[in-house]
Amino acid sequence: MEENIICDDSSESSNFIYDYIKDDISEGGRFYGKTVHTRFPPEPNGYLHIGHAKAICIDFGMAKKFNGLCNLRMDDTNPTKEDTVYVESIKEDIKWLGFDWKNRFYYASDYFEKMYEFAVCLIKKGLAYVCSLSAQEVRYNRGDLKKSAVSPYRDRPIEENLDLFRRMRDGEFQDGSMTLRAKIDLSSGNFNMRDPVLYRINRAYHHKAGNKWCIYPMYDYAHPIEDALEGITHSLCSLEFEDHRPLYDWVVNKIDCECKPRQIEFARLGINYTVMSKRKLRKLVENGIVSGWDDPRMPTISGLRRRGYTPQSIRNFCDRIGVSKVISTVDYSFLEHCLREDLNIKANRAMAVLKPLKLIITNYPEDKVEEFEIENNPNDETKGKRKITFSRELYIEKTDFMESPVKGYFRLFPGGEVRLKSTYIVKCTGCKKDESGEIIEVYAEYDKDSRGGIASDGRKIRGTIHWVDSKNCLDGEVRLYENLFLSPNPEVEEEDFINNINPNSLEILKGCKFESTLRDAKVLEPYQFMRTGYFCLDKDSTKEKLIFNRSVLLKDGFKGLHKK
RNA sequence: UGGGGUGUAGCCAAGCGGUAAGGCAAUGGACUUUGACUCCAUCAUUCGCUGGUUCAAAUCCAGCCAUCCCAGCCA
Repeated sequence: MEENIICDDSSESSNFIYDYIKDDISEGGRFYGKTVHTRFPPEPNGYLHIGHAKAICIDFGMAKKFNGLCNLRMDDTNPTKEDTVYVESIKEDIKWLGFDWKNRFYYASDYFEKMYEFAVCLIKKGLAYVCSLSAQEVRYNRGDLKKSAVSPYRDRPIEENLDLFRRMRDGEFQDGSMTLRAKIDLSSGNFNMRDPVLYRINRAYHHKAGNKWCIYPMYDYAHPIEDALEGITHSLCSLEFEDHRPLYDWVVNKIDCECKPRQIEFARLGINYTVMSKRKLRKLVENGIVSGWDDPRMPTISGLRRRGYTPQSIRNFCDRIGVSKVISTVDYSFLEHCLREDLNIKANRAMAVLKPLKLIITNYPEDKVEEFEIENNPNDETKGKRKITFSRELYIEKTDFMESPVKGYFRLFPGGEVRLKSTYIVKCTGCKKDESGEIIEVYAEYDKDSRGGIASDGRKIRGTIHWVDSKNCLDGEVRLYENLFLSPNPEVEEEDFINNINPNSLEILKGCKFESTLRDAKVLEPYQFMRTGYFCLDKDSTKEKLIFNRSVLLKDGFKGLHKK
């Protein structure tokens, strides 16, 4: 069997789709003896987001679990919305996520000729007719919940239908003047079965097929054919297509194709404090609320990637949220958890001071410089060590000093002792303020006998803080992100969802101090800035000015202070 | 009100007639040269509601309630 997925497949969890497929390939099942074959069929009209990642994990993941195959197919049946730039971004994102469709990359548009032939067959069987009603008239005829009317063209003779349909294709009629409709059931409670449109006339340039066609198949007609032609056994899609299944089955059963795929629907992903609909995401980009589709605050794959999310963390997330038919909204904190879990293993530690405050070790010689070795990952010694310098003047975090400490505070305060990570224990002797009362310098004396951070008399030091050597550090910027929206469910808010933007969703900190080893940081390479969070270098970064994105905060067990 | 779905903890989610898994969040504690990580503990006498069947029901049956989707020549 061909191996079609590069990534791991750790999850053994089963779900209702797994159960259906298992039944289908068991003895007596509709696909007994067949290879499980799925597909991921995006329309190339936008960028992929985390909701698509869920679908990708399900489509490729199910195939993997059954040792089957998964195709990638561009569902490009509506040329007015589609573009090749999306095709490329979709492929890039899926690859980055860790999935491989091998040589099975297809376009729905490659099947247009075949679809046309099937349509001719349907007409010949008396199952489809050319309807000359306008869109408005069709809508009116289709009726409402209670009643509907018949199209006056429903009983057009087969020969006439054949002739008209050929001429539709040949471009003899205006856009919108005619459609090909399936003859099914105008009294059905399911609107999709009330003689659905199969083809419309639309003179639009197609990104792949060019100007070859002026009629295009509708999703409901095209999709089952695409699946059948590719030998798909299980066509997995989201819940809103449940009502379309009878039509899907109708098409599959009326066309002359051996493969009869089964459509199974699952609930799409919702995450709180963000939006997932393409329309809303587009609006954020077009209104300049975010910098682009890959703004680190966006739930797009490219945004998450730039933010510092790893493919593994996203796959883990998708595996763990499960698959069901319950419309649900997953807590954002769960996504964050999956990232931290992965980064805790992968990210090297580094020290960076986001909001610097000068700390002067008054009893440390002015010209002295010492070198210390620090482990890159305390939980994994195979990650090795790095060397950093220590001298008289350092930077520490503003939040690591309090002139009058709050209850439970065990960082620096006058008279208090703290350990400077991996170096010395220091005792605070005071601080200096400017005329406005703001603390500008903190003074301390170091314990000469505590090199490495261990007290020679064995006394316990509760607090350890990070620091950066002022003589040997890098300057730069850090971008902190919060939820894009203030309310938990901006998806349900319509036009005004934009008024709900969190004004603090992006905070830019300038004048940050980084340890010198960060000079070699590479874009997207993850770091844990000790005690502050996980970060990665942004693509906007330059040698002269480093720019780091905060991917996610570290958990903070201290309730006495607001985190920032 | 026609048709199709879905209701198990704050959020996901197992469960498929034998007495409510797991994860996230939260809380308490141990450990700690990251208030991180790790570890340990607590967290649904009850499964939308009401009846019924059964020795036994989240699981089967009936009725009700809530909620989502559908009337594009979008996907």
